Amino acid sequence: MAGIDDNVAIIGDWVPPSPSPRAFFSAILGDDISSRTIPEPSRDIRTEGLFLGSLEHNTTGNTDKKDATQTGGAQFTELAPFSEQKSSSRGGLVERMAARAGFNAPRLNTESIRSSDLSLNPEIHSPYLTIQPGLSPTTLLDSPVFLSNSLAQPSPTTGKFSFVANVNSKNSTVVSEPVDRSKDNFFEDINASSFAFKPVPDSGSSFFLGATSKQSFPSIEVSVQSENSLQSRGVEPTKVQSQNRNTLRFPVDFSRSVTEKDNGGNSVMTDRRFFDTVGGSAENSPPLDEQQDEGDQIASGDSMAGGGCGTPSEDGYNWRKYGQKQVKGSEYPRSYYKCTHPNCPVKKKVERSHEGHITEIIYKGAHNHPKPPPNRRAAIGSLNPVMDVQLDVADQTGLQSGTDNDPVWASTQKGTAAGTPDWRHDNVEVTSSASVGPEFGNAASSVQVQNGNHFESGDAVDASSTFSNDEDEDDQATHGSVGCDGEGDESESKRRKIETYPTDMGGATRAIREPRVVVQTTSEVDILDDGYRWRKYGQKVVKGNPNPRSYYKCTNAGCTVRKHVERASHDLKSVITTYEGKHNHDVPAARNSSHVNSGTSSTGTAQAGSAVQTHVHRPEPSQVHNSMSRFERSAAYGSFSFPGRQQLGPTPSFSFGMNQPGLANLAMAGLGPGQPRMTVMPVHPYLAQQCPMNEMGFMLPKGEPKVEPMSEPSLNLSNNPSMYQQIMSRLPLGPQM
DNA sequence: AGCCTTTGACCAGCG
DNA sequence: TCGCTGGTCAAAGGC
Repeated sequence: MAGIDDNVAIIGDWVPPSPSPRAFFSAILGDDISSRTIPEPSRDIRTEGLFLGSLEHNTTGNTDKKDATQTGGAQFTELAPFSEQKSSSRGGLVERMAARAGFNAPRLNTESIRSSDLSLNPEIHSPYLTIQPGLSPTTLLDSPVFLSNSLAQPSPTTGKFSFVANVNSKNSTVVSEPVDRSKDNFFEDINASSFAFKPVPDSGSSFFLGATSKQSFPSIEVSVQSENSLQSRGVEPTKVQSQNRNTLRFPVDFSRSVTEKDNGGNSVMTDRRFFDTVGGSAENSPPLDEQQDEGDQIASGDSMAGGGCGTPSEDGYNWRKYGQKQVKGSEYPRSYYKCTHPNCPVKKKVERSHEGHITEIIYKGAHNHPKPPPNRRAAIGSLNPVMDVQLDVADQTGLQSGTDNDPVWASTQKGTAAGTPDWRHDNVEVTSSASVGPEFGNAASSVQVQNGNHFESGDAVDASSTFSNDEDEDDQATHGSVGCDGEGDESESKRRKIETYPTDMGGATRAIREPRVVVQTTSEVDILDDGYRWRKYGQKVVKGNPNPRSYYKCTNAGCTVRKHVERASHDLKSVITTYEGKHNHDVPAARNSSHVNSGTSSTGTAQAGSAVQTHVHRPEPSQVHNSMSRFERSAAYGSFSFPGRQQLGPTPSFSFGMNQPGLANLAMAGLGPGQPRMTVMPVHPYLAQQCPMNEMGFMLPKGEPKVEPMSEPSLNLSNNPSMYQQIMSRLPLGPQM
């Protein structure tokens, strides 16, 4: 309810869509608006209620099951109080919200919008566009009509559509309101926050995109029944259990939902289309990050359910399946996924029926990064950290997680209304239904509450970074981590900003790459045994080298580092290892335990414990001091170590801390007399891409001062931190590193 | 070129 | 110590 105020404020932010999107919606809504621009009361309310309508539908769907066909007067009746409330609450709450969120949303005279203006002025169709659950905004985004506009204007498709503030306010409301309210408001909020196309009054219960829309989006058709069905079938918020503080659990049974729909007399085909649409859109279109943020989980499930594609990437994140198991007690096999993001420790378990329907999704961990930008919308995509911000809101409001009735959970419920867990609650395991609902509201809330500047700046990267930072902080708090991740993200955050510098990067739009370091050794060095644990995820024979190249990822959770190793074609004794990514953790304890006593012990300053190695983060321009300070501190304390193999055996090895801004965190072990020659070549990730490898397999960055290879065989780095520093001193510490 | 999935094997925790 | 179980690894092949 209070959200109305925010909506009002949001309306103020609404920019009349350009003719293109207008035409789009006009086409979509077709008769609904274009041919029915009658200033009838119900129409006005509908217009305003495009956003409220969902709430209404929820109400009907969850309470008295009012016939969805009551789109006219019934809606008006229900909406009227909102209008009144809006009027009455307008002002105070807005200011309070603005003050709390630090976001000064311009107030708007809603009277000019909600009444005749919307109906009479085709320029201003209601900003409260509600995409019914399952209607992937991505689809809209894919519309050539919307694409350009969405990039600049606040719109649901861009994630800039700030009507979400409503959700935000609702979140706040939830906080203050009795928990029992959550049951009904759960979906209410979902819908209220949802971005949906205007329902057709006389279509009964059907939300649709109209014939025109069907032409453009043949697969898009969502019925209100579908929504209601989905809502009703969902696990009630009150049933949500905080099972533990490690995972988010999302039992999903789409087949069931379909069945219920069928039983409900609703068109199974519609449901089918609903799921197919979601999945298909998600499958065919890059996730609309923020917009799908909440719904993407569902989308994922839907996608899998509908298409059985088994690619749980529709939630906006990229996952790698690393295992599948038939778990006892589970009817269906369980698949294990890891988020492929370098820094992300998130995993999820997906149980899928034989038909491909998701029966359960269990999330574990928290994403410490925004969703990867969709291929087609690299810049916009970064607006996704919606739920992270949303949790920020929760934090700001003092929400705490842990109980079923916990406001945070309620908020999370909202956030997860679409099935997306709030990753920030890394320690929360909750069970929710795979309810379907766009998360726009959340996105909006995040925008407003978190910092409108993020979006206003249009710098999605920065926004993402900021979010990541926030999340990291939160993550650290929940995990009690020492800050590696957080710092890493912070570093990355800054790095991203840095990398957008056209001078250095040759283009702000260039893809973000981790710094790359090429290392060559000339011996049978077991380069894999560099102190860290690697998981081989691929092997390939690359062009120009008959020797297969093995691809490895650091197995440490949250570690970004990847490397590929191959023998030099010209010298089988030369092992060329290319590291890419930043290293945010210590050498695994097993190895640490040994080198702690060796490499660091010689310094006499080794800290007790296994975690003596401190990787220094990439000394980004804005961070060089800190990083170097850390490095210096580490060196002084002997805290950076050389994962020496000498304790483990004669085989020399060396390792890199991949936080290496200029290899600042380089950790080298076992390189002593007679040790394999090693060449370290820091290469800017971008340059690395551009520069061909020379015959030696080194990456020769153009325009960068060539770093003399550290090939002195006499160097005994294992026990000489200063040597490490020497190496570091030779390495360029450019902004790119 | 890089990443993914598949799938049997392996590992660790627990009773 | 053994078996069970959930979770993960990793080789191979595919996209």
